[in-house]
Amino acid sequence: MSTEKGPNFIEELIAADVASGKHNGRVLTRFPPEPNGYLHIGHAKSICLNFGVAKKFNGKTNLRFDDTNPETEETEYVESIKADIKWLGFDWANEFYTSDYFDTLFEFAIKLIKNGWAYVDDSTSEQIAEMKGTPTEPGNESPFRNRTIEENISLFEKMKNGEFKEGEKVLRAKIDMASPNMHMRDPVIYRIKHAAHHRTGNKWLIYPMYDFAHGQSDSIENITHSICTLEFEVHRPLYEWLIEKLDIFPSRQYEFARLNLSYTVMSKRKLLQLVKEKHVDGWDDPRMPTLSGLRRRGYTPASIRNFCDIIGVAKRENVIDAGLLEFCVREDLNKHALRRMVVLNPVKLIITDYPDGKTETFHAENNPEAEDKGGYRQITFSKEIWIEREDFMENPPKKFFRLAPGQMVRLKNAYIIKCHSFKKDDNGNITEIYCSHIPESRSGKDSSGINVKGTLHWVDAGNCTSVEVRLYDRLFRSENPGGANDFTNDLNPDSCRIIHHAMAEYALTEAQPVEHYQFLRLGYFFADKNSTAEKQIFNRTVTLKDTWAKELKKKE
RNA sequence: UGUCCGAUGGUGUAAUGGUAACACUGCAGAUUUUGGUUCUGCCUUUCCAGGUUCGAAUCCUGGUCGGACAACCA
Repeated sequence: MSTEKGPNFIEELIAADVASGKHNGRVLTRFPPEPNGYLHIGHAKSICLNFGVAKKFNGKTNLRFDDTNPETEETEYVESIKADIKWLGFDWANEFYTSDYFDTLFEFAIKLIKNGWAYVDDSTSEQIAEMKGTPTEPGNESPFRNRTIEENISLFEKMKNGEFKEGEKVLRAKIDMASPNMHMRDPVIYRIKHAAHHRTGNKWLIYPMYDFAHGQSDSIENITHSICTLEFEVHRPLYEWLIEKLDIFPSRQYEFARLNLSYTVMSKRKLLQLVKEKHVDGWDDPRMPTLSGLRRRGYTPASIRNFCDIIGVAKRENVIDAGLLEFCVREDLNKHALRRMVVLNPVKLIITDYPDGKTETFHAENNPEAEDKGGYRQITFSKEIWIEREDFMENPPKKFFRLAPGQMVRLKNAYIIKCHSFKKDDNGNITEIYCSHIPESRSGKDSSGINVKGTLHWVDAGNCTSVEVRLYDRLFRSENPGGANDFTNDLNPDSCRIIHHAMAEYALTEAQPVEHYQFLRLGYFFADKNSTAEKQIFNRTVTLKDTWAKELKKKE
């Protein structure tokens, strides 16, 4: 249910540009991931924004891999990124790579040198850092700053031809070492890297820096609105300086605040660490905030798009409550998930007044929210059933609307039953519960006139299947994992609980891997990628809202 | 002790000089063969101080607080 929302500030800016006839009203955005990691929910915000505004103004969006650092970038990441964007539901107009522009970028650098706006510096990176000054003190000019144009061109060509070692020389823009903006203090724009690139192989021995690649690529593609996150705000003067000096298409950069989510980490460095140190089972572990993890967990593209819509776009730092993402997926799944009954922690319940060997078949709706109830499935009922252990209490507290000696409950889609006794083993564990049933209370034909407060899910012991269920919880137990300390200290030790043998109604044996299920009263579940017909595995996407659990917590 | 950016309920986001609202959360209730869903109601908001104005969340000035920036990363 995406309620109509007013335009965000980016959309307002674009609307003004379109109205004024800028670029003849043309709108072209781009999504520029670096292929050095998997996409996460924070990228989803950017994807929805970039593709969303373009669509809104009849424009298009390019996908451009920002691959200027061959040491960290891999084709595996390119493929995963493309798959994730498609899964989210977006199509790009063109698939480009910054590396497509290496020749042009090289020419741009030559042009800068020829106009006296760039020079080759022999200083070490330490020396350059030292000469840079600090945010409060101006920097010092490099002794190599005033080489002749001819010398600079010759040196830069030699850098390109591999005549220098890595780190021996860099190309710097010649701007202003006293600028209050650190990025204007003669930024490095090309560095030597004798590394193989995932696309250009060994063709290049020098690679442009982000600042000399990103804006220029935007310009080459005639991007009208280059939307990025706040930390690039201080780069904007350089972005514009380069466009002006190079006299190329004037793309403009706009910044918005990145997404932060409570109870998770979002930086690629930290996510990579979780994978490498095996705190999780890969980038697509269902507890990861990556799009592939969320997908495996059972999140739907629609729920993520809706989430991105709801959180809005602004310039102030924000932390979104993880509960909002859960709300969004529940809202979507409630409408679409097929209902099934599964008992996670079973205890045997025997209907003592039900004939031995008798079996009845009931029809159960697949989805009460659907107009046609999503069709119906068959479930069987007999003398012995499994119910959830937590649904029975020997000495129940007030307002416990479940089973207890002398108490009545409805078995979903079946009869009302009344508990009259139970059996315990030597350790005091309940092993069997004995009930009688009200024959007139059969679901759909209830003439008993009895009203009960509680309804339990159950599974016919004689006709069920065993499945594995993985109960996922938040990966971190603190709202802001780590704070200033090591974030891995805040990992939630109970973030994955595996139930090896849950009892599921027979209909679940026909589960389709693409279907989302609601296990009644438990939550939403989705078949894991490793699930097979022989061994079905279901991941819990999210629990149902549980006001009873909340009630119990309050009493603690 | 620099430059830039920001500040609206618990969390987000609107209101674009004219009654501060929407969503989530929380609380209370109704309905319910899922303690789910749905529905109803309630709680809670303009960082501070001046100024302009008939009127300021909005404009101005000065503070305060928070964030970004000193990679041959992006």
